[in-house]
Amino acid sequence: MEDQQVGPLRFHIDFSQPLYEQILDQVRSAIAKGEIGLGDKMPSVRELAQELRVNPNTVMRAYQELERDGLTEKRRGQGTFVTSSPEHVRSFRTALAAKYIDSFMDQMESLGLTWNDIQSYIEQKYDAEEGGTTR
Amino acid sequence: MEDQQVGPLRFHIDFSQPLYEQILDQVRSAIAKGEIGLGDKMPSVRELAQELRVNPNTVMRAYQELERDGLTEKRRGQGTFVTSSPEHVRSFRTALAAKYIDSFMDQMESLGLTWNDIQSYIEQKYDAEEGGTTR
DNA sequence: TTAAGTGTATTATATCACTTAATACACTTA
DNA sequence: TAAGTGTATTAAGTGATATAATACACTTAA
Repeated sequence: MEDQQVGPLRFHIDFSQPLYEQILDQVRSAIAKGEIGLGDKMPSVRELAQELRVNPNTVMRAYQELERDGLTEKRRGQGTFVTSSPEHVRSFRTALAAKYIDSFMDQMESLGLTWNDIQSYIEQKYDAEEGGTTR
Repeated sequence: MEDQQVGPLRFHIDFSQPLYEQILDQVRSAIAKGEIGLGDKMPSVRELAQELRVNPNTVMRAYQELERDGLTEKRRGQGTFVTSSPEHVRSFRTALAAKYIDSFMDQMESLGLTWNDIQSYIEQKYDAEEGGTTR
């Protein structure tokens, strides 16, 4: 429903999915797209919780998953920081993309759709803007 | 975990997702792919529940959604039947595919991946068998 | 008419994921 | 020392999911 800006991070939180999952996805996206830079400080757990009007434990859960992903590093007493390693971001992005793509191809297969069917649909709907999904 | 055959229908039920959702998806798939024919009789609620060792209410929930989708028709006292209308199947398949594709493209966009990135991955992984996802 | 097999509805119960709340602790920096 | 970090714990509430037990209306075939 609402859009929120917290430092360099933008959030769209609703009730369609678990809150921690939305936070997780949207921070991942910001890191993957470079909207927040390598090594940058993230909002503190308490600050983000307050901004998003969500329980600190819910933010914690998202932050812990981000660290397991290798996308962030935590320093006790200092805060949470985006990883400084471009390789970590790249490899995570690749792995997640592969997971999404495989799962998507399974869905298509279950409907009996071929790769050509998919291409036709995409070309109609998205390729009006010369073949990129970004911008 | 287990594979089960109930008439013309195959099922793989586990605990990764809600049971009614798995039943729903797998029946949808069977109809979309023609594994069960137009107008064919579906297993009764009680029979399928017993075969899958699941509560009848759980099967009911899946069957009700199938009818809302226009994929099945119910006849009181007789049973549940696959729709006899190929158009119903086609239009449902198209609508669901569009939903899946749009959601997938959103995921890709959130990772900053372009359509070309996706194509490269697919060609590597799936196009060893001349461009189709089915067989 | 009867019995068996359909879908359907209701009520109760249980479990689990998710979320909030309140509180406390260890660590770092100014 | 004080303020700001991440972290851990315990308690509670809600909603989705699933089971269980019953009952009802309808259709078909014996």
